[in-house]
Amino acid sequence: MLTTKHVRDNIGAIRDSLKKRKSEYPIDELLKLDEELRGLKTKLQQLQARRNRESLEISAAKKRGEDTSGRIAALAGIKGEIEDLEASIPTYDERVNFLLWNMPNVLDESVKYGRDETENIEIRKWGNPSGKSAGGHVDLLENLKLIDIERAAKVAGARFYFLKGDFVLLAKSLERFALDFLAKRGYMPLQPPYLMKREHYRGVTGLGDFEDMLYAVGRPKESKGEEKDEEELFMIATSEHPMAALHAGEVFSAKELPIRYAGISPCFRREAGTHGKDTKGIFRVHQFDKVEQFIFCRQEDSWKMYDEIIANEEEIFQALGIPYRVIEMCTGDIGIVAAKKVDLEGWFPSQQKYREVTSASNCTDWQSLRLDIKYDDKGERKYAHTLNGTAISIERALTVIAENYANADGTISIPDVLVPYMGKSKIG
RNA sequence: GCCGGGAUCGCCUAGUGGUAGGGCGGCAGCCUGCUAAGCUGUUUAGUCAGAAAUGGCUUCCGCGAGUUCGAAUCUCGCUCCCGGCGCCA
Repeated sequence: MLTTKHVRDNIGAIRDSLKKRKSEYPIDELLKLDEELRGLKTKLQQLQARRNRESLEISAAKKRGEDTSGRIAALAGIKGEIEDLEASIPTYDERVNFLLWNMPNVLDESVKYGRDETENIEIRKWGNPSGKSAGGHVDLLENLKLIDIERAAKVAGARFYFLKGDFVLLAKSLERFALDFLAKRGYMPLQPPYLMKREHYRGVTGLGDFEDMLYAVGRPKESKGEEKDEEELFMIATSEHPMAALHAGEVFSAKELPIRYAGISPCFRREAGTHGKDTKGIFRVHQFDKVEQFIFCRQEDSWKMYDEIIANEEEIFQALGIPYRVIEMCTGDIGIVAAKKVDLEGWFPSQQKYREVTSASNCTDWQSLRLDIKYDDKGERKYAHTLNGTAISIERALTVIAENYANADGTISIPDVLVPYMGKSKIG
């Protein structure tokens, strides 16, 4: 479990990382409250020790048939002191825990400082971006009757879509291609629950995401009288989240690791704070499908796994024949969970720009500390490292494929690797 | 949804108000010439002291309250699992 001991043991690295982020996280408040809290707990424990010792003496005396009423009365006083102390502890505990759970991860040393996404760093490019400025995916797809945005808006509101006809088959072909690709590399296909409890959700992502990213659902509990709380569940924003929680509270043996999963699920996102961005088409939507890589591994292996996940992402886009570049996130765009993060950006001819199509993160022990995911390494309990990375974000991949494979006659060719799944080489 | 049974260390299990015990597995060590066995220790988390080895104390029997000098054990609420009935794509 995540405790302040972890913070005290790593305080140097934590301070350096917060400084680099220019974070306003109140680390000094946390340390001060923690010290006071530990003082109270020490006092409590001393009282408990006395209570336990004297209770035992009472037990022994009773067995000898002695009168113990005097001693029992004396212990009642200690009981009151213990109760008072116990009552004062939760106030501290609550604040300390709030701060702990929302403490940003320690960044990898290689992460560069930057204010926001404009200061991310390009580290690689692949393919030959097309110079031709084809129409955007919206016109292209609507002309072929492959998507229907207007009626989706009627039915569900903005940022929803109907996929139609061959485009549905292309979406399913992409999913199956990605699953097969990962299965060959030892990733177990996994279809998770699409709804998740708060107690696990708060261990996989930062607090801000609850408001900005997640849809919550609830239903009234059966109540016999007065109003009762609603049962609260969150719709998953990515299968990364239930996959991370999958092994919460478990202890692996070191031999079992790494464990690789290929999650497949719809993803639901509120996209709060993105008003006006990418409002057309299916590039940024409230619901999309995604095949996601997730790895639990030993601490010393996580950077090797990080490279593996990124290599998988690149190979998938190379197989699809989509030009891309790899962008390393700067401190201003990385968020609190990851220690290091990259995005793959695919080439969109209509915008003459690279746009995000996948992402990969090494979360080190941020999630496993909060979800209590450990492994036994020669008798020593260690926190596993977790990593996640997109294999294919379906709707975004559909847009970038449509634009790059659009023909002059308005049809769309199918990338060679998908033809066996589609059963045809052209749409339209 | 209803009725019944259950949840104890990584796994299995004993324990009906008075120091949570045993087995298996894991780890460390010892012993032994035979592919393995035996023996000893250790195997929830935290905290205090110490340079450290280590030692003290607290905590842990699904979760949360309550009763009690003292709760795995008694009471109430909740979660999940198993069996049966009902409902159901």
